[in-house]
Amino acid sequence: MAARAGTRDRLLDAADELFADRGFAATPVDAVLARAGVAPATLYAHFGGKDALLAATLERRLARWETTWDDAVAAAPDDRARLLSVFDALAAFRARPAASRWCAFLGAAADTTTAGGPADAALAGDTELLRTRLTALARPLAGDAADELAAHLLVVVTGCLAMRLRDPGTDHVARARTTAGLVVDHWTAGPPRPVGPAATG
Amino acid sequence: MAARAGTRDRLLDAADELFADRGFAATPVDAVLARAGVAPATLYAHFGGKDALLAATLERRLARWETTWDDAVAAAPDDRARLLSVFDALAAFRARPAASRWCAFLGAAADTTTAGGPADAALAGDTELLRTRLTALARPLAGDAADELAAHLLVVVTGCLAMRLRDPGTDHVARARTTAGLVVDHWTAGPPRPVGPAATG
DNA sequence: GTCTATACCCGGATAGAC
DNA sequence: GTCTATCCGGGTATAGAC
Repeated sequence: MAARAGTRDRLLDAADELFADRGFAATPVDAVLARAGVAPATLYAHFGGKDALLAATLERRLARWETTWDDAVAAAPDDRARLLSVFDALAAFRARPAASRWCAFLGAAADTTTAGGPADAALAGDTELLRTRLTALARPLAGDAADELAAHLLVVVTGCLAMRLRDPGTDHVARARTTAGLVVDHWTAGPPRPVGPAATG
Repeated sequence: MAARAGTRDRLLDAADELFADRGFAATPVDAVLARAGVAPATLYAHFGGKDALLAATLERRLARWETTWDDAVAAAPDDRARLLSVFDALAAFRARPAASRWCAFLGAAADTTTAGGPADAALAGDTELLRTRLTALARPLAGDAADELAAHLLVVVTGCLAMRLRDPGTDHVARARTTAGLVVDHWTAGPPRPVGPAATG
């Protein structure tokens, strides 16, 4: 919205793109500085350090992800489509310029060393958002089983994200959406029940 | 099998456990040396460096994972259970002493910086094993659609693994298995078809 | 083959001027 | 608020003796 991006925003942009693309640990601060065209001391004046910079980028990213998902929900015609619109949001979010290699939140948590760090908190926020909202959207379809349906969908969504590590080239959203549709229909059709035998005697 | 573990094996064990638990980048070579009770030069004499050590651990881990899966398949009573036995194998593999934080192959690829490194190769091997075997096991159930069914199951399996980052405490195998069962039954019941409307106009 | 000791580099963070 | 120059720790890898 500002006429031109300030120093802080340039740092945030640079860090967000590099961390999401190459990973947090693999990205030296120098690379962020070079991309932002900023001196080292300036970074440490605005943010406390590399960790705090990561926290700031993830916080902003989570807010943008939520907005993207908002739009997808609003565009969906019915309850079922609204619940599955998370995949539309996924596709839209990935189409943005600052696309991450797979998932910025999972990625940050994966290469963070210290438990309880900013990456863990950000991933917890992302997970909370997914769980809460999927549950709310599942309510009209599954009633009391909404949280269970949401939990199952979360596995599929997470799988869709992590598949990008296995197959960077191909798109997995459509496939994941098909599976998610099966899950939704199963929980919508009747009361939740186990599927088939528990397997392996 | 040896009367007592040699130096090389101790290094391999230590590296495997630490890399899988804390991640590759977050684990200093010193930590591996300390755990193995070995001097730095010895490590570089046996393996070329840290990268090669990672490659060796992942190679061994992949072989062990394959064996674990073999056993699970052998224990399954019918075609459907054999296809879903990958989840039994997952649970069994995770119950081992040297359990990884989430998935050693995905994790190594996630925090690797250079493309085409040993981590990428190992993850490619893991993915190939999963895809090939799931396809083969799906053949009796889905026929020509076996590869498509396997692709869908791979998303669920990968999601089950990545969920450990979101919820380190809880166990997601049972839930993922339920979803996988839905997918299998869908492809087994009839010819593959899209589920529900494509959504969002 | 394995050890001790050390070289070397890279990365995060800071001092102090403007 | 931003810059230049620099410090300092830690991490990978090696030299050379045993």
